[in-house]
Amino acid sequence: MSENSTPTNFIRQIVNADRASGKRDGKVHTRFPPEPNGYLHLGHAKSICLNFGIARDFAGTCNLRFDDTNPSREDIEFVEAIREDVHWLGFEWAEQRHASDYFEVFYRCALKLIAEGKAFVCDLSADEVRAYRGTLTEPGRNSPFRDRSVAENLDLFQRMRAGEFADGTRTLRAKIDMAAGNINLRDPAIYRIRKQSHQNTGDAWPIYPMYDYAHCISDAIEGITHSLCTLEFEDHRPLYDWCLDQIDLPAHPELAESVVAAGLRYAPSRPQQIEFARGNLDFTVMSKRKLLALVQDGLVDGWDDPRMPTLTGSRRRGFPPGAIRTFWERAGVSKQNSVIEYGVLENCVRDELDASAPRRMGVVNPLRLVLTNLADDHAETLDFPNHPKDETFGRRSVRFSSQVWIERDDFLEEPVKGFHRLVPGGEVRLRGIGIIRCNEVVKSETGEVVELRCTLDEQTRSGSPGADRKVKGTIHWVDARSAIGAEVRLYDRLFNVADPDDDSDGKTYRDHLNPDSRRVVRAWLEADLAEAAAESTWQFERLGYFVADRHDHSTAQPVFNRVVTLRDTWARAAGK
RNA sequence: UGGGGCGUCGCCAAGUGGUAAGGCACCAGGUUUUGAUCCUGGCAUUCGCAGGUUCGAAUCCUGCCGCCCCAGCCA
Repeated sequence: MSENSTPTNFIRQIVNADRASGKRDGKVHTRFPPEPNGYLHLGHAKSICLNFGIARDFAGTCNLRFDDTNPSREDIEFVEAIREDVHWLGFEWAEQRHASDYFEVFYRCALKLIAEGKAFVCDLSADEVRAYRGTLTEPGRNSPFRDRSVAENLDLFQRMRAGEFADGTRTLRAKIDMAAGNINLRDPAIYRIRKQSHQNTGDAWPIYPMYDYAHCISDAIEGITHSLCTLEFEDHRPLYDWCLDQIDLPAHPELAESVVAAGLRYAPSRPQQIEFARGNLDFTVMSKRKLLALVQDGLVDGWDDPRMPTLTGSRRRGFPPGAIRTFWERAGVSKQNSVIEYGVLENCVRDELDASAPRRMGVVNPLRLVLTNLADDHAETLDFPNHPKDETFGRRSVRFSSQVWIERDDFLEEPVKGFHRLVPGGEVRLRGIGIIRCNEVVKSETGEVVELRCTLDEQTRSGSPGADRKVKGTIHWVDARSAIGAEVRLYDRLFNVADPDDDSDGKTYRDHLNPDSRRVVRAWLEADLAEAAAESTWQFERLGYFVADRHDHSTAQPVFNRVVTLRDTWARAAGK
């Protein structure tokens, strides 16, 4: 991390070179093109950060484009969710577009291809097309309809558009090369008949364009200069280029009249597709199919379950959007398939929250502790800083009395080596109070420790000269008389194996769900936390970062989610 | 004898013929009223393997090996 924290990667190098050479007038326009058929997840965030980040850093713009060319699997409900997620991540698009805004352009371009003998209407069924396509090692055969006349193709295609034919009976195919080693070039379908109403265009179209055909034209229409996508589209690039070269949108303004008429800015480009590796995280599944199954089968509590890798889940979990941006910046961009350690994400979250979260104390697994040398009714109000390193966070009043709750884990009747906390007869510092000694361990009839009776060494009270007396440990606490009860959800990773997608041993991701990924407990917290704003994040000292649940938290019923624990070298050393 | 990619430290990732950046993790110290944070130091004689070219190679050439993607009228 030198002075220059701006990341460098092969895509930025290409963009830099293009600007230096004056290619496309040095302009940089990117786009994030989600299909509105599901919720955005951490993997999408990589693409969002990349596309918006490059536009921002090279004085360009980035569009949000909904790739809605398949009405049978898309839904308007996802559009708003995607918009919200992108905004939450911290990005603002120059323009919002839909591929469906360009349906008329796609149609005219198809007519042009047909007129030039570069596309034909094929009557083969899906099964027949598959049979004619050949295999990975054998070339395909020409469709018997490949040599139809231009006039016949034009007539047929116009009738397809008019809705004269049934679903699946015909397709419009690009005429390229059935013997190509690249299967995408074996006369790929560019239009199919699908009499289904579309979320934006209603029943205006009985035919819909295929991705390869629509995506490149959409990019050109929007003046996109660098079209960034993932590795699996690498062998689609020849088709991307083929379509663009045959159509040559910039030279044929008449093809885009509908876009101009609709009042959309139109400055066509000849974009360049560049592929990068998608981002994977260990201990998580990222495929839409599996995420959907987790939700539908009730394995999690919805798309925004705090354990889900969706952006809405990350948000509810309390991950700051800036941490997700930092995470993808640290991960980098390359063409190597890779899996990033989940810990990297957690550390980005910790880094950001350490600086931004005010401190409070809370006890999640309470044990009563009585200070026997204070009067029963002893009560005082102390003044604590809200942040140990940043006084702009201000200070707060903290109530203290002769009875407090401490963490059960901070007491061990039979101490183990290296344990710095409270033990019978031992001393420990009560954070912000002073040093206490444990004189008596009260147990229930079943032998459970129910109360600790201690004495506070008044000489060591915070602020007094004796306060600097050294003692091995410091523990947090909450005043038992003024604490509020709250529901605290302790989240942990959803899967307990690094690669839940690996089913080579016969087990599936479902067999690797972490049974302890969500533990709900009753906790005692400093009273003012009841007033915490929804989504506000706090550090509960020595425990971790917690966020007031976006939906369930209220003053009357406080609910906090654990975002992530603090780094805990003791737990690690103790083998927890 | 199908096509397209990729192989640099545990995980990411720079490097584009001149003698292996950086981050995360990890280890060792220091500070600390959070076993947190913070600070300091350590951490690839070596770049999938084998040859070759060169004064000099992770970078060029040849041959192997390994991994990923592609046969939707999905995106």
